[in-house]
Amino acid sequence: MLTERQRAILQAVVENYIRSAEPVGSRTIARLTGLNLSPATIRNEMADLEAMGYLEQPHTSAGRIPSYKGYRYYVDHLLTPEAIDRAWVEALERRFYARSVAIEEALRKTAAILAELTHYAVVALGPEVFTARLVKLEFVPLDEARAVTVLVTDTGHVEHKVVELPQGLSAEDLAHLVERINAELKGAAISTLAPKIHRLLAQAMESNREALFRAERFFEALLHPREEARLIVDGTTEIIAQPEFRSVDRVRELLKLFEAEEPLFTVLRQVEDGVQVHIGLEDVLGLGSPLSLVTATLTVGEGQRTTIGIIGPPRMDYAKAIGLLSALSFIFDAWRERGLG
Amino acid sequence: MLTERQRAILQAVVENYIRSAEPVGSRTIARLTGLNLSPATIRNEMADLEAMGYLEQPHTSAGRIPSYKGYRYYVDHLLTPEAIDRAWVEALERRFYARSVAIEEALRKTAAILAELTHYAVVALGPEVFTARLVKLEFVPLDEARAVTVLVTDTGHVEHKVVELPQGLSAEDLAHLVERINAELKGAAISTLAPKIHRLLAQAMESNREALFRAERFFEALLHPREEARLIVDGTTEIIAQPEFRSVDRVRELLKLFEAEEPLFTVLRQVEDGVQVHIGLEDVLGLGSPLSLVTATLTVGEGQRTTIGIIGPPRMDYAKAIGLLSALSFIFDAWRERGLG
DNA sequence: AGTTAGCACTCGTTCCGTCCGAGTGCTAAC
DNA sequence: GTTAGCACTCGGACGGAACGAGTGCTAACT
Repeated sequence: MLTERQRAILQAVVENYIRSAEPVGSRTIARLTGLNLSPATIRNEMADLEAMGYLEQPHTSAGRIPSYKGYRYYVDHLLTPEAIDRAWVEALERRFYARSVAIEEALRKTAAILAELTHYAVVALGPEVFTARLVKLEFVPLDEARAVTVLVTDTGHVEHKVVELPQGLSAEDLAHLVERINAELKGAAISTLAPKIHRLLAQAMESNREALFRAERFFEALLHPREEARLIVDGTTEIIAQPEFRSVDRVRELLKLFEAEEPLFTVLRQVEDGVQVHIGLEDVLGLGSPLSLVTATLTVGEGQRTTIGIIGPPRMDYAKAIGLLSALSFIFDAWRERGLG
Repeated sequence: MLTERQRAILQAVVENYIRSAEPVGSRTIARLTGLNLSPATIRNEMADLEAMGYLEQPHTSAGRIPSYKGYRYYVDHLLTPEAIDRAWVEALERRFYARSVAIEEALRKTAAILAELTHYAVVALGPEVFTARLVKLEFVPLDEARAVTVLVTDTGHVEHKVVELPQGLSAEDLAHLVERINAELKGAAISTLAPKIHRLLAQAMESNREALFRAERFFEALLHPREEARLIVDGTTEIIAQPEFRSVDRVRELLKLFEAEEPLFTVLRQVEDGVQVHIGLEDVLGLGSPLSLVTATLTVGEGQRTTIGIIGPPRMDYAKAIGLLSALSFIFDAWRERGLG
C-alpha cells in the first residue's frame, strides 16, 4: 500500500517522536532521512500519510505524530528489534543459574531489571498455582484453635494460610488426613486437587457424616489458594518520569490501575503466546489516557505459563521492549530446561 | 506561656488550615472563633504568635499557616483525639476475630482500611520474624538438586525458601537433621536459632567434618530469613490526592521513598511506644518536601511489636490519625489476648 | 490599657493582548 | 514529480493591568 518513500517517512516520524516526545515536522524529517528531499515534498507525503490514517496532527501548526494505525504499521513492518545486550543476558542468567530460586522471586527480580533498563513500568502475573503439581501439603498446629497449612508445589512455590481448626475434629485426625492426601495425591495438579480430596475424605470418613462435613469445609477453605490477583508491578517511578505523565491526574490514574490489579490481571491472562504488542489499551483498561503494552509469555514449568509485560505510553520504544522480552523468553527456556534437568 | 486567647487563635488557625489547605487570615478567625473579636485584634495576636514562632506567613499579603512548632503545640496541648467510630472498631474486630489470620495479613488489611478512612498513606512494618518462636521447620525436596524449606512461627508467619541441596549430603540426612532441630528447638526464638543449630550440628556430625561444614552452610543460608525490609505500604493514591501533591515532582519523590523502603523502615523501627506524632520528617528521610507521620506500636505476640504509621502532609488531621491509631492498638491488644487464650 | 475602625500597602492570581517561532498548505515555477 | 516562496495558523512565552485577600500601622474609642 505504502510506497518505499512513505514507509521511510513514517518510520522517521515514529522513531523521532519516540525519542523526542514532540510532534515532528517536515523540516526535521528532511534533515533526518537519507532521502535528500525538501521539506515541501515531505509535507506532501505527510499529508497523504495523514489522509491514510497513519499520522495525526495535534493542531494545524504543529508537526505530525503517529496514530495507533501508524504505530501498528511501524511495529509490524518497519521496526527492527533492538539487538540483545549480551551483558544483560549474562547478568540475568547468572542471577537465575547461580542459585535456585522460586519463580515468583525470579519474576520480581526480572521485572525490576526490565523497569530499570527501559524506564517503563513492568507488570507480571504471579505464577499460576493451579497448574502446578502438589509436592507436599503440611499441617502445623499453632495452638488449640489454629493451625498453619502449607502447600508446596513442584515449581518451588509455597502457599500458606492460617486456619481455624474445625470443632469436633482433633489435630491428630487432621494430620492423619493430610498424611493420606500426601501419600495419594503427590504429583497431582493443584487444580485437580479439590475433587480428589473430596473423594478421599468421603472414603476415609464414611462412618461419620458430621465429621466429614466439617473436614470438607476445612479443606475447601485451604484449597482455594487465594484467587486474588497476584500481580507483580515494578517501575512505577520510572514510567512516571516519562513526559506523558507530567500531569498529576495521569499519574493518579496509573497508580489506581496498578492498585486495582484486576484489570491488568485479566489483560495479562488473555494475551497470546510469544511477544505481542498491544497499542492503545485505554478502552480495555477503562482509562482516560492512552497506554501501550508489550507482553511475552514465559514457560516456567511443565505446562505452566506466566506473562510479563512492559507498560509505557504509546510513544514507547517498541524495538527495545521487543528485543528485551524476546531475549527474556529465551533465557527462561534455557533456565527451565536446566532447572528441571 | 500562651494566653488562653492565643491558644484559641492558634487552634483555630491550625484546624482551619488542616481543613482548607489555604493560609488563614484574621477575618476568618474572627468569624470562626467564639471570641467575638474584630479582625484587627486577631491580627495583633497573630503577629505575636508569629514572633513567638508558632505561625508563619508564606508572604506578606497572605494569611498565616502553622509552623512545625505550632503544629507541635497543637498536638501536645490543643488537640482532642477524634472520638472513635464504634462501627469502625466493630468492623475491624469482626475482621480479626471472625477467622484466624496471620499477622502480616491483618496488618495489610488494616493498612488498607486506615488509608481509605484517612485519605493518607499508611505504612507498617512486616512482623518481626526474629523475635517470633519456632513452631516447625519443614524440609521438602523438590528434585535431586533442590528443596523447599519452610519455617513456621507461633505468630502464624511462614518464611520459605528454595534452596540448593549441598553435595555430599543426602536428602535423608538433611531430613533427619531437620527432624532433630524440630524436636529440640521447638519454641525457641528465631533469633536464637542460629547458634543452637550450630551446636546441634556439631554434636550430630562430629565424625564427618566435611559434611558438617556443608550442612552448616546449608542451614545458615536458610536461616537468614530475608532481612530485606518488609514494608507494607498502602494508600499511595489517597495521599497523592492531597493538594500538597499537585506537583508531579513531589509525587515522584514520595513514590521513590516508598520504593526504597529502607529509610521508612529505619524510621518505623526507631519510634517509641504508644501513639507518637512526628512532625517534619523531611530531613531524616532525606526529602525535599515536608511530611508528617503518626505512629503506633502494636503488640502482636509475646514480646513482639510492630509499628504502623499514617503518613500525610504536615497539614494532616492529627486528631483523626491519633484517634484511629489509639483505637487500633486497643483492638490489637484485645485480639492478641483472645488469639492466644 | 485593651480594642477597633480606617487606610495605605503588599503581593500573588487572573486575564488579556502582543510577539515569536515552528510548522503547515497552497501556488507557481523548475 | 519536486521545490521555492509565501500567507496563514496556533501554541507558548512575556508583560502589564486589574483584582482581591490580607497585612501593619495609626488614631480614635471604651
